[in-house]
Amino acid sequence: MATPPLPPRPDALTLEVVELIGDVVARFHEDYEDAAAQHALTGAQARLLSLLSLEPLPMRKLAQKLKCEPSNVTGIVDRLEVRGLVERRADPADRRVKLAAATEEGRRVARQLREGLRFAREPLAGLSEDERLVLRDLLRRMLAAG
Amino acid sequence: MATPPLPPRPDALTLEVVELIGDVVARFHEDYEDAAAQHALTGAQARLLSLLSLEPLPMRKLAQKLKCEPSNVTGIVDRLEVRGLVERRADPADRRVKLAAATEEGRRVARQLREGLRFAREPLAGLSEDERLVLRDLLRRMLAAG
DNA sequence: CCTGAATATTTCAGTGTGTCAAGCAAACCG
DNA sequence: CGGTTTGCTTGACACACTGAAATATTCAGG
Repeated sequence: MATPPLPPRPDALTLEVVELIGDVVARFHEDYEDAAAQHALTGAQARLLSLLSLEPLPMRKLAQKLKCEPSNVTGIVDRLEVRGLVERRADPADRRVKLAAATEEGRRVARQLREGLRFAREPLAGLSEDERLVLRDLLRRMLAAG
Repeated sequence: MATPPLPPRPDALTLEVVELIGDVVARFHEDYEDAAAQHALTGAQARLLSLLSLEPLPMRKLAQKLKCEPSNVTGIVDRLEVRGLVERRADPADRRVKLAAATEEGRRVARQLREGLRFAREPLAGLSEDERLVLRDLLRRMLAAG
């Protein structure tokens, strides 16, 4: 029950930045859902497919990466499998494990999805190369700190 | 059918920044859901309540801000109303309209939610005041551009 | 070995989010 | 007025998600 590491009160500037990040998050989300919808996928399906486009993963690992319960992954993979974008393989090393892997078609869709993200084009186009470098470093430091 | 304004191919730096923003989005989302869960709210309920903590809004306007169908808002407001965080008022100017408004308790929860967002403390704490100012301006420009 | 605990997945029931179509009431307009 | 439009709700449906229970496999001791 001991109060966690004594949380500092966020100042006005921090709250303003948080608000702006909230707006960016909303915008990113919207664009991501749109990109997914163009391939008749839901956001969750698109995220899972993107993960699998890099390498096959056991269901358990997928659940960890997506931060949800394994039982939830079952359903999402089911729907992608019906559409031929993902397949289940047996793991030769451990017969309990099922490896989910993107099919050829699945990888193709994942690439289109990545490239079709509107967010990658419009909002960042307003920034110069130098500014994007600064932004990159600030974001990196933020993620490293948290 | 005319191809939209000729989309520029995102360069490597842009894609890297997009990737980083994706990570920030995931982190923000997670923290937001956690903060909501601490008050036994879902993310959607927390977002709607936050909107109403500023001013009462007609259901129609809520749907626009949340970018979803009005019929969906009905259910979310229903659940918040049962818990006494939100109430429906009649609009004296137009009897078709129902104004959703946060109750005293609802505004209290919304404030706690805003202040309890872990994201506001940890990742931004790693940045100096000057850096947060730079970040603020870059985010503003991005949002204005898109 | 064999038994019991741990692990990986699935199934099922239940809640919330979201869409779409249909319905109702009030407002608007020619 | 009478017809259309607008604001909200309802009902049916799909998906995302959780938690508990069932199954199969692996693993660790005795």
